[in-house]
Amino acid sequence: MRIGELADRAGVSVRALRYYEEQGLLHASRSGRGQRLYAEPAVDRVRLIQMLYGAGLTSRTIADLMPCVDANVSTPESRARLAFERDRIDAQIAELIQARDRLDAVIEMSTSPESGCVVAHAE
Amino acid sequence: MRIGELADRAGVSVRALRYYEEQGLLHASRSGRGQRLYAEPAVDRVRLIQMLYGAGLTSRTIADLMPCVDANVSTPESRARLAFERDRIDAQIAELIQARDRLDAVIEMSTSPESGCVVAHAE
DNA sequence: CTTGCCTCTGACGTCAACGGTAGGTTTTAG
DNA sequence: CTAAAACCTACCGTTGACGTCAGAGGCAAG
Repeated sequence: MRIGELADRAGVSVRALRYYEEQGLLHASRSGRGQRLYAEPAVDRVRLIQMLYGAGLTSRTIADLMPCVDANVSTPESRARLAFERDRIDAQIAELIQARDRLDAVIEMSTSPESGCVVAHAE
Repeated sequence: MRIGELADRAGVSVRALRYYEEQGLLHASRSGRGQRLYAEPAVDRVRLIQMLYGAGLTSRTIADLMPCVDANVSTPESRARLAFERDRIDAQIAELIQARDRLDAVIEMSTSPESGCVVAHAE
């Protein structure tokens, strides 16, 4: 399939796909006249890339991890990198839960005027 | 205290504090000759700001929510805004959990050799 | 009083993940 | 065959949260 169809099916822009290629995240074969051609698995690959971006990984980090995902090539370094990023995501989840609880406390306070205004200076 | 001490105690840069003031997130009184002066609660306030930035809120959003946190002012709009941001954070947590599970699956694959995974050796 | 660190106000630089445009080629529909 | 739609490369623009630098003034110590 060509780039427009992949963009539609994966739910990203054409521009984003060319950017992914530029960053070394997504390879494309070329037609005789230079147009990018993708196979089926590219759809899932783009969705994975999007998921990792959503988790806060950078292009560089994703590029580092892709060989491991791709070929199941596993070095001690790549496994460590994967584990490191997983832990980073865990930490980020913990931070988000803390922030959410903090917001919940503010909401609680703002809906029950009886409780004192402790939240503003808590922690 | 002056800006340098607050920066140290809250763990942010002096530049960041001036930026927070510019965005209306953090007020400072001024000494006779124009230097910013902060009271104790500013330390916690900066940490709260950092937490909300970490949760993906923008300066504009934080600025909108601050009156609610500060003065316990509660309007239907502010409560709706708080709830909206809380829900956004919940959704973000769900996405992160999904991404983490996906990474875990990759890790699982790369560490179990019988699943057709090629283990590379360091060169 | 002067040395040296701290602070001030602009104002430009950065970085990431694209968006948008220009100017030209290729593919497809009628 | 032709016109529209899709594609190409190359490059500048955007946004947010600061970093960094310049040039000038403030403050405790020796």
